[in-house]
Amino acid sequence: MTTIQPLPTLSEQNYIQQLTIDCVIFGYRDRQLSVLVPKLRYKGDFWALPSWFVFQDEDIDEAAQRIIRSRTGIEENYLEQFQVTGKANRNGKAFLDQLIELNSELIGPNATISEGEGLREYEWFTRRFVSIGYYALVDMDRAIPRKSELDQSIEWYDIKQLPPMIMDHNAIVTKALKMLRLTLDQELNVLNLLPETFTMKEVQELYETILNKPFERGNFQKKILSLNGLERLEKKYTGAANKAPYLYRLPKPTFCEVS
Amino acid sequence: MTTIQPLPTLSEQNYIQQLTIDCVIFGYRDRQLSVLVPKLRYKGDFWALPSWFVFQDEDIDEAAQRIIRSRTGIEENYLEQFQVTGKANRNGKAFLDQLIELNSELIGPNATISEGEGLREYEWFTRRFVSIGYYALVDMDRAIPRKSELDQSIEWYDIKQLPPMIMDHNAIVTKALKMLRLTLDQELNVLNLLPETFTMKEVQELYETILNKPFERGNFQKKILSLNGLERLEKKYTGAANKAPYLYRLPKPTFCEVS
DNA sequence: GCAAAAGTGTTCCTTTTACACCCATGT
DNA sequence: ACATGGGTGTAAAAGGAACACTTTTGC
Repeated sequence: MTTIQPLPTLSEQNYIQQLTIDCVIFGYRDRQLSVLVPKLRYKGDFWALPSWFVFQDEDIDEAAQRIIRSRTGIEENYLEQFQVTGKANRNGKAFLDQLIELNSELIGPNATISEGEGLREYEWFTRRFVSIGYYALVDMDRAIPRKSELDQSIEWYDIKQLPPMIMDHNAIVTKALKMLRLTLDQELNVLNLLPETFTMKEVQELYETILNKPFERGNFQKKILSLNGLERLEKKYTGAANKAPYLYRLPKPTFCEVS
Repeated sequence: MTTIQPLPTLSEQNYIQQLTIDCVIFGYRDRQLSVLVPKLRYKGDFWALPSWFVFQDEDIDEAAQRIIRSRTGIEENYLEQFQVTGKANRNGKAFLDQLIELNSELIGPNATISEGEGLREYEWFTRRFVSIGYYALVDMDRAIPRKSELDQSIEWYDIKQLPPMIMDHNAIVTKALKMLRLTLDQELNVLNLLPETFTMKEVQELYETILNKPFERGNFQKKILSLNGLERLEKKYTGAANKAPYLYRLPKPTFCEVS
């Protein structure tokens, strides 16, 4: 069993204070939309969205990219900024107090939190935070979930069965899903959730999963193709006793736009 | 002629640092969409969107409401958060250096900026800023433009003839207009730009102005009424030699939603 | 009555939906 | 050949655009 290490030093102020980036990392496989959620390694069941501060010399888009990269191992991810929450009473105090109460070894002679640098960090963490929400669409086959040093585990959770997360993180996921749905009609960005090549059937299943409603096969194919956003490749021979479907791919990977 | 006063003391840190709210206040009259833009009272032509910091105990929506209230005199405004810009190199240094160069009286024995408290404020203002953009839709008849103590003037400018503003403020207006256009199809929120009661023709002219394209009269009326968001009142007799149009109004004023 | 503008109705066309048909594939 | 599933075509339905008709108002 590993010993619990102190929290990283934050009060150095190489970060923008009171501003966090919270990331909803979406993945998809077999008609199931998932979110990558780490569980903190402290006692008590604390789940929290991948989240961190923004370096002073870093664009906010870059910061989101960095956070998502560190958890998935994927260098460049498709991501989208979707909301800012900034209620005055939005802080990590309730969560941190509960964490400390359940983890008494954090207090005492080798305390991280009770004195000196630790106190300053406690103050840093319990101030009111403004949070910029980003969601990412990643290929679950390429993503290799990585724990941070604060995590006990990190796992894909079906979006319909998410664990209870700290603060307002469950609500953030709900809003992210809502915004993802809003953009589905016009853009093919959502295909970043699929492997590089895919069949039209897989696209349809993805859409049906996200919007939670069925589509008519023929019409769906025509609608997607009419967007002229897909490249048709060779056929995919699966060995099944039926006509082989074409494979498609997005011509170029699309990443976060600078607005 | 008034003497130039020192900038308000900001370094007290009763505000969230490095985070600003920038507001695009839209007004409308006679087929013209306008934005309320103050001009700073320093030498040199500096225009800047109404903008300020967020108090530590204040929701970001409230902060936007406060900024817009202080410039329009209207207590509750319809507003919408539309983007966050957070490039690492986004700061007010270029602007502030230019302002100081043109306003030498700010430097010297009674300097605001060159020493003591002033230096700290200079540092405060020239750090990198993350900006949350809000746009407001106000009734130009009710709004009474109010200068802040930093302003020489504040005026409505036709959105097609905006003055050059500091930093990226012109780009922020462009994005605000883009987002406003996106929401037009589904919602009637844009009617907050009109007086409390209005005719269908005025609604149509408003839509045509914002989207910069004509609509067919009959179809437009049917489309707007089909949204079931308007209350039909008595007729409006103008004295003109034609049928009197109905007056309409939004049933309840709608303000910024808490998301 | 007449001109002007508002409210509503009618027709036509485009888009969407539902369904059918044919084709490829492996047993 | 046949069952299975993919690609495309076609007809019906719905929605939107263009236009016409009628009503109201003041001169």
